[in-house]
Amino acid sequence: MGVVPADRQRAEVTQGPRAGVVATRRRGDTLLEAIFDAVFDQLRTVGYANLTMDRVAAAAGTSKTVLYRRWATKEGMIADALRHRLPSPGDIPLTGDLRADVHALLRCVQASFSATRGTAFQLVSAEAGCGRPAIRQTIIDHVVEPCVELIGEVLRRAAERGEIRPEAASELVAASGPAMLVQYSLIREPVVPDEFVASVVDQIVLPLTTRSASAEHR
Amino acid sequence: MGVVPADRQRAEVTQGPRAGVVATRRRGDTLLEAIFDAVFDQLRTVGYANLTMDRVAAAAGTSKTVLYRRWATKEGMIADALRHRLPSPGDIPLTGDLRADVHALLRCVQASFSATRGTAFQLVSAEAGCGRPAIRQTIIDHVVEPCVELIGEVLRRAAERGEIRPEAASELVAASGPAMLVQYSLIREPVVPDEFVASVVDQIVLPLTTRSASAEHR
DNA sequence: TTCATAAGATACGAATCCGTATCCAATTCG
DNA sequence: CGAATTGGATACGGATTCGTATCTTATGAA
Repeated sequence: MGVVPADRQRAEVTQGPRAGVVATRRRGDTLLEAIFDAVFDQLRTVGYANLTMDRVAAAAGTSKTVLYRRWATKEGMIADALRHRLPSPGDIPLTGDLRADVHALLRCVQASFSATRGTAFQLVSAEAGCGRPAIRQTIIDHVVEPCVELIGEVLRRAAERGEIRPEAASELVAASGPAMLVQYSLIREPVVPDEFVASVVDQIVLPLTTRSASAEHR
Repeated sequence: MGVVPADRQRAEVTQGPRAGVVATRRRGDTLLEAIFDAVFDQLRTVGYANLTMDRVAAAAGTSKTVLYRRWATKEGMIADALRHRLPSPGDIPLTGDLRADVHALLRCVQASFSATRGTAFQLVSAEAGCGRPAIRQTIIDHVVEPCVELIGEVLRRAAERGEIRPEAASELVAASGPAMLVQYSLIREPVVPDEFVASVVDQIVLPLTTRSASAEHR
């Protein structure tokens, strides 16, 4: 369990009147970034179960005092790290092109994996038994449900335009893309490759929107 | 964190020559079942991160010595509990009826949730950073991959019979059903309802076997 | 330059957990 | 019935983590 302090991150060459002097301390956002980096690094290397305030402090090259000044609990700190790093589905520009929009939203789900070093869905069930699952809610509220809802909206508009069958504008179909990515991230590799995202769009989500070729299975 | 010892489980009325005498100790499989019950109960109530040998022993109404006689680690104990409780996809009789077989296999995935009190996929990422992820491999090897493979097999046979388009006999399509159930278990409720399984079969997997993305979306 | 603020270092007591050792005794089987 | 096996109880030392307190000092702004 090698904890590598981020010594190199602390020696910054400053600008301004004391230009050239190597700063020894970080402040504000710079420090926050280092702490969040350490959080995801620890999640990646030791997992949620073994992540401790002690270890995050060491990995960030700071002291526990600094962490406790900001957060009362490990869970609060992780939830903040997630809020800071997770992409915002609502920021995705939607164009009205069904394939492009579905693809863009799935890439947002994909981005939630890479932004958190592949640990996002590792954390969804981490807080079992916890009365207020802040981490779990952050992930679900911030990424999963908005993406499923936005995909649903994209499907509804496509149905209104007559591009897809009306029944395809369902929550099940909207959830199918994210479901494939979640499973891939959990079972295969934490970070989902671009090609997989594209094939989920083309071989799962879009086919579900087209009309039935036959009813022979019933 | 109320740990309720299973006192009631220990007073068994014995059969045989000492019939009627209330036994105070459990042995063999009876004891194992109690331990495994305690494991899943603890996973459900405090999560993997907070599950300890001390607590499992207390919840099972036994001593740590009994646990350490059988398992060197918490992970080994959990992996054994899973092997004992998880369903075996290979045991599912396949009939050649596409819908029935896909449904049966998805119900097997569903059973893995209920058999473990909804904790199966909570554990998939529990061992991040661990060199030999016994728990994760148990779940993936025991349920997920066999089910995806068997669904793939069912699809291939259906394609051979000319019931579905050949391109639908793909791993992506085979994985879509389990993906929907995994996501539901993680995001919604740990245990998947029957109706959801049925709608995944009818509204996701089966439609994927007959449809493809049409050219108009490009 | 001065001062307020926040970073960083360190120490500390309490609690928990782990893994082991030892012992007693319930249970089962020959 | 007696012996072997296994269940259960308990104690213990060591390690780790938590959360807090205290102090020094680097940093940035006025």
